Amino acid sequence: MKATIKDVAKKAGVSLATVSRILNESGYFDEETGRRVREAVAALGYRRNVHWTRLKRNTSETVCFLLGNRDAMNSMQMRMLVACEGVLREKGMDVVFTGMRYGSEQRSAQIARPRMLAEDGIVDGVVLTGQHHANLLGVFERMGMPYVLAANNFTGKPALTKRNAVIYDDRTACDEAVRYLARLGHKRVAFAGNIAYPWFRRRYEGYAEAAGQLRLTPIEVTDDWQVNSIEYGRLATAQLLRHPNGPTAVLAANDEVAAGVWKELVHRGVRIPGEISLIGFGDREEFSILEPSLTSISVYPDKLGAELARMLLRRLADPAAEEAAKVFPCQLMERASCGPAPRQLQAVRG
Amino acid sequence: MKATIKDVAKKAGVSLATVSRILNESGYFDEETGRRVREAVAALGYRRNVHWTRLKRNTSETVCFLLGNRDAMNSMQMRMLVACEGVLREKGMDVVFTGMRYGSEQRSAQIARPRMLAEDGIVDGVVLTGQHHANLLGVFERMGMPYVLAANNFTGKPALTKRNAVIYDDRTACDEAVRYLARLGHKRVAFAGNIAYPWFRRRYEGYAEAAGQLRLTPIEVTDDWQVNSIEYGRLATAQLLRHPNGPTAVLAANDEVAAGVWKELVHRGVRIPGEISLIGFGDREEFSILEPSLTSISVYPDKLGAELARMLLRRLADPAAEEAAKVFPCQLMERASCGPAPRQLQAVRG
DNA sequence: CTGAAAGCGCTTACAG
DNA sequence: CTGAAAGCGCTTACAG
Repeated sequence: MKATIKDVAKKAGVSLATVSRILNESGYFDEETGRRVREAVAALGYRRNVHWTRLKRNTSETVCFLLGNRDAMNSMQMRMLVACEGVLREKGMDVVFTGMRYGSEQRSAQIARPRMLAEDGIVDGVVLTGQHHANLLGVFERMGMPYVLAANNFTGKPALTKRNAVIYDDRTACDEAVRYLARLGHKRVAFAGNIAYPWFRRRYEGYAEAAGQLRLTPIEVTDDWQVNSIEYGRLATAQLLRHPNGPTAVLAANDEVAAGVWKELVHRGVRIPGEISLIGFGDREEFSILEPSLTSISVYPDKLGAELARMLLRRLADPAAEEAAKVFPCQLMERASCGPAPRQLQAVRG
Repeated sequence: MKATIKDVAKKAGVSLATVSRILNESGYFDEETGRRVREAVAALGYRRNVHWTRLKRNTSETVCFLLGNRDAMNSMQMRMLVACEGVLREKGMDVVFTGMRYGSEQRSAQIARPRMLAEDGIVDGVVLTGQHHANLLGVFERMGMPYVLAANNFTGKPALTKRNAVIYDDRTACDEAVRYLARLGHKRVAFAGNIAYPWFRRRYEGYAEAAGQLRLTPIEVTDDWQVNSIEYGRLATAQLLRHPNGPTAVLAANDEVAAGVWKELVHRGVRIPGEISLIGFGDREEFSILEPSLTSISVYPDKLGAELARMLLRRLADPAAEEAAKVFPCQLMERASCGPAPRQLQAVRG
């Protein structure tokens, strides 16, 4: 079976204590004894038992990447996971992935958690991604589990996203996207997205602010339809095109909504960007297949993921030290789906 | 700090052994003593130290989901991961995710592995997904690490995929896809995909076999161009359209190639499926945004992932018992990108 | 410089 | 039915 320190001691003809000292390079020892012990270690293929280390140090050297209330990980979350893993692996830590669903109204004590988050010691800390609610934060506070939050899709009070969190500034990014469209000559700029979601509302606010300041004609579809984002984009587009004085550009709340808008425009033979320019949000790779290529807003998931890992590492080193949230800027990725505003009023379609 | 069994014993006024027996329900004990102990446990919030259990049982109750030689997980792999996790969680096991890159020509001993796969005891077994080579299997054999292989993107000898593996029958699926196109009246059916990849070659063979038996006119683009799959699809399409007697249907080696084909066709104004029908492979969600919706071949990643987990569980229970590979059928998902073959010969475009 | 012994948190024969 | 003791794999004062 697996060699233990005892086997090494016997083989090298020394005591357990000596082997331990030599392997840990703690205290004095004879170089000759050292050589003998290391030979025995090599011969037996001995390695310190991981569980023992973890038991002693009371850590698992493992961090949980928790995807909340989502069916699948999208490429943005995937990139965050990979970036997290990269940073943590350098410190010898592993990342375990798990998904979890819960309602925002459940009392903290009643939230059913995966075992790794219910039991003590399986993971040292948690990275919260996907969609989360305030009640889960309470669970972690109470059990003394350090966590760090990717806060953009958080539904609780904004105050809770001010510490131990990473957030990208979607509001400003949408403001800037509208200014970009205005520079291209667009006067009638639409927004499409269900603002019942706080994150879509923030993007809407950025849009509305810029549109107001630039005295553009805002045209909005922000209803709370119970459909998926792609379908939302289609329905929104149908409605926008019914408008007597329709938009020449659309800012979609995310890339999926943009894909729906795109589908409907293509379906109706509306040219992009000839007749309508389109901007998405998220810059997710999945949508790189759209033709023309979609102008979108990147949130730099690699940076977010790496910072999340570093922030958690700092909390693990000193659990008391809470940290202010880090805000990351986004970046408009200009591609082919935006162009100059068409000169003359176009015929209404629909 | 955290309560230990000692604290419980003191609080309940009994010995360690008694507490242990009662908590494990092993041996006889007085019901009254049992109540006192359980009260103490509740009062102190005592829970058995996970690391101790793992040390004793010499397991980690953790399985590694290893994505080989890929930058990101696609939705197929994601679904496999989630399905794996579901099955394993029921057994109280966790899934840790990691990515890893290595060359097929490296000697087993020289492959650099993440710590969780280099050290003993961190994970109990490995699920291999993504793209893998034979040399890594050797590493796991040598260290006695049970593994299970999602074998479709394996580059080594096919014999190595005959045990402890799960594989979907892409060959037959492509054969059937061609027959489906033939039933729609297509006589000139093309295949697009780089057959330097063994998995694309298998799909090509299925295509070629059916085309031969049905006496269709095969038109193939199988060159080893060093470009990504989407670009491959575009280039292949450009070439197919240059053909004096071009295809009326295209079977793409995977959904990404199909997306490239689709892009190029749309770009050139070729109607799908009016002029050319198109079939992808993989049925990945990312491509559901294509318009018209893409007919594709589903590989049922949920089933694959669950079976992978179950197979690994069986190996963990009895490491000696190697199992024959499980072959899963695929399923053609008929959607809007295929239609009847156009009646008359169409003008050559390009 | 090295070993015997106690200890970490828990279980399990073995006495009583 | 219950407790004292040995043991898991390892480290760390404490003697020598």
